[in-house]
Amino acid sequence: MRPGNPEALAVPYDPGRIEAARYLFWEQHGVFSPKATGPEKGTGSKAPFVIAIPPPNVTGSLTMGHVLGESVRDLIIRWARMEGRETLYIPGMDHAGIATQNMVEKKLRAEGRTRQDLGREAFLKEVWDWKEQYGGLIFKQERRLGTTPDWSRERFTLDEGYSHAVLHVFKKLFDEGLIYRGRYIVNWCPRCMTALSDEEVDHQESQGSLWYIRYPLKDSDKHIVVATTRPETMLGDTGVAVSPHDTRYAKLVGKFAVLPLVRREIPIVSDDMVDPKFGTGAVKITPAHDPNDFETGKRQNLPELIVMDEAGVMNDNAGDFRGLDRFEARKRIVAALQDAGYLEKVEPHTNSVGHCSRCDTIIEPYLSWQWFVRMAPLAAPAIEAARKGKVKFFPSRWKKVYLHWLENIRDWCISRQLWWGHRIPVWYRGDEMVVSLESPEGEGWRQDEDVLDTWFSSWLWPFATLGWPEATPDLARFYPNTLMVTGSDIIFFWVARMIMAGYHFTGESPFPHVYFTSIVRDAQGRKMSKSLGNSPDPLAMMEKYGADAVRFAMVQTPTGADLLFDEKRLEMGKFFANKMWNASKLVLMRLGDEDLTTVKESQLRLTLADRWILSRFANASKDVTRNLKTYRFAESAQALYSFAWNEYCDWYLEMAKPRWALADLGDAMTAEQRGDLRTARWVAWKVLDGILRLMHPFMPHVSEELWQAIPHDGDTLATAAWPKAKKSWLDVQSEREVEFLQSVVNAIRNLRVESKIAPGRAVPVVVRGTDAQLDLLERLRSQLQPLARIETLTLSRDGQRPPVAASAVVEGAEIFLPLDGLIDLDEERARLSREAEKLLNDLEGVKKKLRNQDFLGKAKPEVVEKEKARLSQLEETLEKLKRAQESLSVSRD
RNA sequence: GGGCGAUUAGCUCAGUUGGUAGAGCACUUGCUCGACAAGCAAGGGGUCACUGGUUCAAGUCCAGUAUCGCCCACCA
Repeated sequence: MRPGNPEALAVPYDPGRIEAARYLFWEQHGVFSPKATGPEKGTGSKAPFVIAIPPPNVTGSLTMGHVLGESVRDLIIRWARMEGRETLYIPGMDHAGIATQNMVEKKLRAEGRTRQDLGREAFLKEVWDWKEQYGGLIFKQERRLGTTPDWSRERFTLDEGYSHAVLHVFKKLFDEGLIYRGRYIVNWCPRCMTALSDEEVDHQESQGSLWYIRYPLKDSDKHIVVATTRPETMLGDTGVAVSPHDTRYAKLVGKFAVLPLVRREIPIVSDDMVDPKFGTGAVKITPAHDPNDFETGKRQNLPELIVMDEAGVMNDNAGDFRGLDRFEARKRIVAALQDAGYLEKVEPHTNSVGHCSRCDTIIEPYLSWQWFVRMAPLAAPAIEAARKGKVKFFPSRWKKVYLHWLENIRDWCISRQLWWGHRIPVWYRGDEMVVSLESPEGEGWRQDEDVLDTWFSSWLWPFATLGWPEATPDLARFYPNTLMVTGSDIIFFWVARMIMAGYHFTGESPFPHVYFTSIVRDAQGRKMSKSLGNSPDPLAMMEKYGADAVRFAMVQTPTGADLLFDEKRLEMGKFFANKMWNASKLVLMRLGDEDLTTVKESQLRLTLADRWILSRFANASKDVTRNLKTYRFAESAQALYSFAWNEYCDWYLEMAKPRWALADLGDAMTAEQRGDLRTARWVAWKVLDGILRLMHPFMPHVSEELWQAIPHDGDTLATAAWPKAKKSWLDVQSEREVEFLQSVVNAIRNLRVESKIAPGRAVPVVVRGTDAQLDLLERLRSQLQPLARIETLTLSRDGQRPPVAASAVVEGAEIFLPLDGLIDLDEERARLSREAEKLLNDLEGVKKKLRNQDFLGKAKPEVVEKEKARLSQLEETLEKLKRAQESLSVSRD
């Protein structure tokens, strides 16, 4: 046992002062790395507990969103550690292909250079340098939060071993026929100049136009009118389609139209893709610039004519419009059509337009050679896993979202026209193509220029971080992980794909549970974004309130909805920490120098107050733990907070003070008094110790600091045992009795204030009640008096009611403050009337219920009993209030 | 066009099996009584969005409406 250290708490609570030092302290004690304590694998309560961080972008810096996720992950990891589990929190970063490349290119641009100037190799060196210099800033910031990842196991999606896993997976899927190369329309960002997956496109509603354009018919003075939202692509039209069921156009099928402006003849075809009710029922077909048209073109054997380059600039096929940006081209083409009389009309039209999720540029459907993963076979086991509950989501409604996506999954475009990333392990020589992790033997092989989608590496995260595909000890011990905590915004990007990869490559789900955190928004409900500047700086928040306060506030988020961040929330945690700081200081001052760890419970002289707080503590620790188990963090924190503050601090510490004061007697203490003192010390210490343990996962720094200051066993609270609710401490009787005491004290306090008695003035109190009540109050006399500032407490079974007194009724017991001359009789009468009126209201409600035969017959018996008891309680109270009123009237006369 | 979520005190949010509405902040009043003014004590404040249904009983279950938000969808 280590003695307490009162000096440590002599100064006011200052989070900034203690937090940094505590982090180093934990590192010195090696609490971050897993310690083998139980079986190697399995899901038992002693199996290793493993969480992998959702790897932040190497370019990233800490946002409130990260803070939320990290607070939750570390909360659970710390709790599991205290439960005696071997814990591993795996840190790491994502190379974040597009985001990082954009950032470095931006820096180059500022220096007047481009990546093309440098060439691939030199550019990559720039990025690596940049990564060395600025990358990982987020982890420097994160340490401030006090999280406990095992830094020695930090991984990067582009490190050597991880890269090997990625390329290995590419080859394996290729060999299995699940990866293929094809020429299709993909989502293309003309600014990033790369293909994107469907998930990397954000659709936004926008107010556009629907242009109706006349296409003259060949050898005729008639025309067919097509409607389009994208007139600039008409230069690439290679057909016009109508519905086979549309009689209006039936005789035109097989004929030709002449494309305005370029005078190219294109066939009119019939195709089921056309909805006769939309627009004019005739659709221009641009196979190279629209995914629908691409399919139609294939069916109808129409040529694919590309009129735009990869930067969204019109190319040679665009004739006079060559060299124009796509939007400028749109304006010019519309104007030209209008001038030549081809434009019939323009209607306003809202449609949703795809934007690059990285740079917000409007996506261009672009025909190109790309690599794809065939997803349906991978999705099947992931679907089954969720259906059978092998993967559970919290909140559970995400299951539906997940299943809907997987059941309608489309192939995944994984090639990116970038340099920063895993280069596709495919080699070409003439018509030959080899998929290989090594450069093939012989001359003239050229490697595919593209790299893989970043998510094609992160979907392996739960096992590739542990050394897969090698059969490493870590993999054997820590896979599958125990829990995934992440934002619901990446459920498709990442979570679903990890589960698919888990099943395909390891034969099992990478984790049994997924907990989705809220999305953090600003007070007006807007998403946090750099451009809006509405994201609070987490470091500034931690500076101002302390990391503990930030953690405490962030984990108490709604689990269903988004979190509207309000800085005010942070105060609660800071105030709570401060409260516990001062409470600990008080307890520590009164503990004396006795070694409390050797005290046996059987030697104690437990009073009612002691039994009560121990019982309440047992209940509280049960609540805190149960709510952690079900990921109800707000409830868990709340249970801790209200127990510690409203029960331990507000009541127990006050009730213990009289016994602590026995210490002043010194040698004059009797043996019994000595026992009372020791008991009051032990209980206060024991419960405080328990509170600090429960507090630790939420507020690690301050709890550790306080725990170190009070007498304790062991090196660090971080590895101290989690409190178990002791059955022997549960004591319903004591809880009921103290509740009565509290009601009496509250009633007296209320009377004091209502009667405008000076706070410092002690008052006489008379209580009339049952033997049991009076007996109880007699036992609690020494605690009751200071709590309610009582001068003399008279307990009387049949005694006279004081003639002039303020009075209240608590559970049938009458409480009087006999203050002749001090209280205003009129006020007191008015107060009693108001009180009685309230009761009468309640009484009516109860009576009505009890007159209802259906209620008496159908409600559960215990509910009926409760109502009946309440009725008599109310009647009795009312009766006594009336008597009090009467006696006041009498005394006046 | 589908799906999901939200709607409870002035603000941010709890409210686990249906059974007398809660917290923090804000507000009112009073407190330098040796832990704590980042505090203590006592208070005020809610027709639980609306309508209907189930039930003895609905913030809680069901249906619909409204408003806000999110996600998905090949809406020329």
